[in-house]
Amino acid sequence: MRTKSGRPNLRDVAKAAGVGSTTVSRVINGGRYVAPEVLAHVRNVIKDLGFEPNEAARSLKSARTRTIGLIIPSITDPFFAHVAAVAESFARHRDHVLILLTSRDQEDLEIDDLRVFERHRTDGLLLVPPRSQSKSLLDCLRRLSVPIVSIDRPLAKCSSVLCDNREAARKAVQHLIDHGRKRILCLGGDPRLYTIRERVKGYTSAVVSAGLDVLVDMEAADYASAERIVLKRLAQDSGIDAVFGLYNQSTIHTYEVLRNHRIAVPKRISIIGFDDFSLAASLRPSITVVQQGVKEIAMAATQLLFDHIGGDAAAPRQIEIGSTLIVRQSCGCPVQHKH
Amino acid sequence: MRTKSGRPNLRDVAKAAGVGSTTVSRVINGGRYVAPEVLAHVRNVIKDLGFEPNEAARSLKSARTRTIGLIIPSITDPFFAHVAAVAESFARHRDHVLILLTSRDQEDLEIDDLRVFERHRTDGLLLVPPRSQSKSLLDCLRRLSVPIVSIDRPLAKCSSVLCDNREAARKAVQHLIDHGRKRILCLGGDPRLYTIRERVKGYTSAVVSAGLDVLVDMEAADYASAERIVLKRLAQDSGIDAVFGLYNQSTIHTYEVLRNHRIAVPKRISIIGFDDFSLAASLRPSITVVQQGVKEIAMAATQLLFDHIGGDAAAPRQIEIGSTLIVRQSCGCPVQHKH
DNA sequence: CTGTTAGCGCATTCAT
DNA sequence: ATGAATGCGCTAACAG
Repeated sequence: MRTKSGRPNLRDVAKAAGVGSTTVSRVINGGRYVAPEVLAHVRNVIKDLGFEPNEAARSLKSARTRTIGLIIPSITDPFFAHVAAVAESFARHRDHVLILLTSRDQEDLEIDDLRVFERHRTDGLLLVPPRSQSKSLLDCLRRLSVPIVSIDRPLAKCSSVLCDNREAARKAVQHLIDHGRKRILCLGGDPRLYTIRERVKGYTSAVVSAGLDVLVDMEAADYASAERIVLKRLAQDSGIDAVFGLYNQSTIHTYEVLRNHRIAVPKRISIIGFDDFSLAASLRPSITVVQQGVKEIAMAATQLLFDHIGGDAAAPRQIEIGSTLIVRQSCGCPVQHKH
Repeated sequence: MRTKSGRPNLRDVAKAAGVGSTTVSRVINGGRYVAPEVLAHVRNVIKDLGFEPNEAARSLKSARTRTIGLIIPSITDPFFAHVAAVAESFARHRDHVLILLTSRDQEDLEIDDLRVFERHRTDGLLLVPPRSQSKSLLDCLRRLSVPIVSIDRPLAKCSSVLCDNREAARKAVQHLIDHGRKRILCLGGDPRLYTIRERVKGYTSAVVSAGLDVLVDMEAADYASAERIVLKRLAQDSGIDAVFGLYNQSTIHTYEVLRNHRIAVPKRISIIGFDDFSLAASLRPSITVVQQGVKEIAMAATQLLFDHIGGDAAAPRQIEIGSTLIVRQSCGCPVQHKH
C-alpha cells in the first residue's frame, strides 16, 4: 500500500527490494558500505518504482535543505538576472536548488523575505542589501544563523563581493580627461545607493587630480530631467564637453538628449557610461562604457557562500571584482565597428 | 535546551508559554479555536523567542511544501525574466516560494530539473517546455502528479498559456501590406520552436491572402548570416520592400544591416519585428514591433496553476493572450517621438 | 556489510 | 477551547 500521495517511500523500496530501509538510505546517499550486487538491485527497484526521496524528510533529519536563498531587488534588471543565472547554475552543480525572492529595494519587503527563508531553513543566503540597513534588518540576518554573502553592496559583518566602482569610475573619467576633456558632467543616479556614491567618488578623484571642476548632478531621474540638466549645463558660460553617466538610464537619456538636439557626439560632447547595456554597441555613435564583471561577481559570491556552508573560511571576506572599459565611439576614440 | 541548530521549535514555544504544543500549532496556523488571551500571549512568546516554524516539518505532515517550481530556458532573456518576476510575486502573495531552475532549452536538463522538483515535492509547476518533447519527458511529468501549467509553448495534456503568435504575426504583416508593401521577407528563427512556426504561419496567411509571394528565410542566426540573406534578397530581380523579423535578434540584425549599408528605412525597406526590446523606441528609425503580453501571460499562468493546486478547474485549459502592435517609425507610419 | 531503533518538528486525530 | 499521543519519510547511531 502506497502513501496517499501515490508516491512510494523509502520503506516501500526496502520492502520491494527485500532489504532494510537503512540500506536503501545508503544507496540514495551514494551507496557506500553496500554490497555491489545489493546496490545494483536496490537501484533497479528504485528506478522501477520511480522512487525519489522526499527532501522535506531528509531536511528534517539532516538539518540541510539543499536549498539556497537569493534576494535581489528585481529579476528583470539584466545585472541581477545574470547574478541569478550564475547562482542557479552553480547551486545546481552543488546539488542545491535556488529559491528566488525579490525585494524591490524595499527594506520591509527584504525583512519579510528573510523571514520566509528562515522558515524554509535555506542552507545559505545570497543577497543584495537594501539601500538602508536598519537594526531590525541586521537582527534578522543574525537570527538566520546561516552563511550569508552580500552582492553589489556591502553588508555589516558579512562576506561580500562587490564591483570596483570607485576605481572603475576613476579610470573611465581619466579616459575622458586623456581625450582632452575639461568640463565633465557626472550625471546620476540615486545617491542612496552605495554603488552610485562610490562612482561619484571615483569621478571626483579623477577630476580633482586633474585640477578640473567637479560637476555633479544627481537629479536625472528620467528623460525630461536629464534633458533639462544637460541643456542647462550646455548653455552655461563655460559649458560642458563630456558626460559621465552613473548608470544605464542616465547614459541612455544623455545619448537621446544629445541626438534629439543635434549635438555632435563625441565631437562636441563625449560620453562614457557606467554599466554596459544590450544595444550600446548598436547605437550610433556606439557608447563607450564601464563593463562590470557580473558573472565573475556572481561566481565569486556563490563560491564563497558554498565555502562558508562547507565550514571553510568562516571569517567574512570582502572581494572586489575588476571592471573593464569597453572603448567604443562615444568617448572620442577612433573605433572601427565590426558591422 | 534548544535544538543544536540554535533555533527554538514549537515545543520550546509551548513550554515557554505554558501551553500544549497543539495550541502553538493552532496559533501559527491562524489561531482558530484558541482563546483570545492565549492567542495574544503565545504570539508574544513566539516573537520573543524568534520562533519560525520549520517548513520541512510542516511539509512532511501536510504534504504541502508551499513551494512552486519554475523551469525556463534562461533567466537572462527579458521575456522569461518577466515571467519569473510575475510568478515570484504572485506566489509570494499566496504564501508560496518560487524555486527557479533553468533548462537552456535542453530536454535532458529539463528532465533533470523535473527530477529535482519531484524530490522537493513542489506543490505545482510552471514550465516552458523544450523544443522536442520525448516520451521520457512526458513520463516524468505524469509521475510528478502535481498541477502543471506550460507557458509560451503547448504541452500535451497540460494547461497552457500562450501568446497569440499566429494572429499577431498576421496582423503585423497585414500592416505592412496596408503600407503598400508587396515583397515582404520573413526572417527567422529556429523553426523547431513552436512560437516561431506559428509566427511563420501568421505571416504566410497574411501574405497569401493578399496574393503576394511567400518569402521565408530561417537561416538568420547572427549578424553575418542576416547580412548575407538581406543583401541577397535586395539584389534579386524583384527585390524586397519589407522585412518581418520573427524574433528580437533577427529584427535587430536587419536594422543593423540596413543602417550599415545605408538603405533607407522605412522609405525603401519597412521593418516590423516580433517581440519588443528595450531600445526599440530609441533607435532611429524607431522599430515597430509586436509586443507580447508577457505579464498577462505570466499572471494567467500562475493564476491557473494556483486554481489547479486549489483543486478547482481540474480539466486542462488553454489560454491565449493577445498581443499589441506598437507602431513606431520603421513600418512607415508618420510617428512623432516623445523625445 | 546490514538491520533495528529512535527521533527530526510539526499537524492531526481524539479525548477532555 | 485545549492537550496527549501518533506518525509523516528519512538518517544516524548502534549492534550484529
